Amino acid sequence: MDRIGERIKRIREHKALQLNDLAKRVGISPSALSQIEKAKTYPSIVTLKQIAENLQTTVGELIGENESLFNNPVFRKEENLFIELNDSGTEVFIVSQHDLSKQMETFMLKFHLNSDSLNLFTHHNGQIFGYLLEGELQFEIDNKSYVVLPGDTIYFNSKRNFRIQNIYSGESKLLCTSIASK
Amino acid sequence: MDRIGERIKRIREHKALQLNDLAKRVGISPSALSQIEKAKTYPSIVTLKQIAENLQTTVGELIGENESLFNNPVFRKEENLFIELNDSGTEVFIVSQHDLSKQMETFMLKFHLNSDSLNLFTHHNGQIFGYLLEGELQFEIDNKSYVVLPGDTIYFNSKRNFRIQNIYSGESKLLCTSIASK
DNA sequence: TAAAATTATTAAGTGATACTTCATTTGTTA
DNA sequence: TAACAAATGAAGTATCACTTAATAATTTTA
Repeated sequence: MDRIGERIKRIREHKALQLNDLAKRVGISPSALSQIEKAKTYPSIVTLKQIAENLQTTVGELIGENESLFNNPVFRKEENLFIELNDSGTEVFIVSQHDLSKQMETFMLKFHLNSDSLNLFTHHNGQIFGYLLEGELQFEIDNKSYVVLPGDTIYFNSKRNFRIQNIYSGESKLLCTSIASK
Repeated sequence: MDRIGERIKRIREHKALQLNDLAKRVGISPSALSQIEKAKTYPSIVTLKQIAENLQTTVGELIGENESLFNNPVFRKEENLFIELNDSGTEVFIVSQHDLSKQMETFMLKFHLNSDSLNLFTHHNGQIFGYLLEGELQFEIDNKSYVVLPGDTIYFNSKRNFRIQNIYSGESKLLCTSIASK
């Protein structure tokens, strides 16, 4: 968090942008930008967004959220990254960084009580493997129905028509790995 | 940007967390959090970071930077996402979202003047294809040297020892696609 | 090398606004 | 209906992001 300014300066200089120019584009005084780069103050969120856009990067990058992306092979349970909240109340968590070195994508699906997911994975073309950690799920794939219990696994093509219902009296957790196909 | 509060509330409620609880954990008054959720104010960056951590998500997510991740097939040139600034001054840009539906990862490498990249891709195990858009690069792969000119392509295994030097009197741009191997 | 010009930093002050306090409302349960 | 819990609103405060203006550092020009 205290290295925001450092990153801004590094990228700005690498782009051969002067402090004045960037400040003008962002809409603050050069002095203000200098203070931000020197970590005398934090920018407001609005300002930080402007800076990110003008440096063709993201707020997340400037804050340092992707820092470990290329370094850390270990990904702690507590670091699980919430990325999506589906319409039907399904949460998607990344359980290991989807960095350039990973062939498979790994994520955790949390189905809340009475969750009924119709449109999960419609964007995905490939294969998915799931291992049920908690709860009880009913899969409907091509009009056949399968009840999956903790410890069970399921392996299917993501392009098939399917539906997942949480038929457990609580939360169900499905650990998934996926690979896209040609 | 004006939907930060909305996202916070949505995730908080889905986690069955009360406003009071979250506020306490974050270290602000319930009222303050309410105002943030109702978009009466923006949180400070420090507060937003706290909120993100307590909701097991990221600032980027709350700001909505990943919004189009699963939706948009088109990725504009202007949207190119700066993700890394290598030690040797090589910039890495994402040129299409690395979302769950993409089998290949695509990125742009920008080599600045006199850039000499020794450790690029050491993290990557798989294959890389490159098409040189601008400039002139010298690849050294397994002690053999190849000069690549605009329009040329290069295809190699990422685990090999190699080195890329920008031997052009300006910036060189290499468009890359990659796939990880088993 | 000095002088000029450009760029970056610092100091001091101000204004916006993130946050607090406290009262009010809304919702829930008995 | 009361009684409680949870969320929201109003008003005021204090922090701190930002401005202005002067200074310092760096680069350019002659």
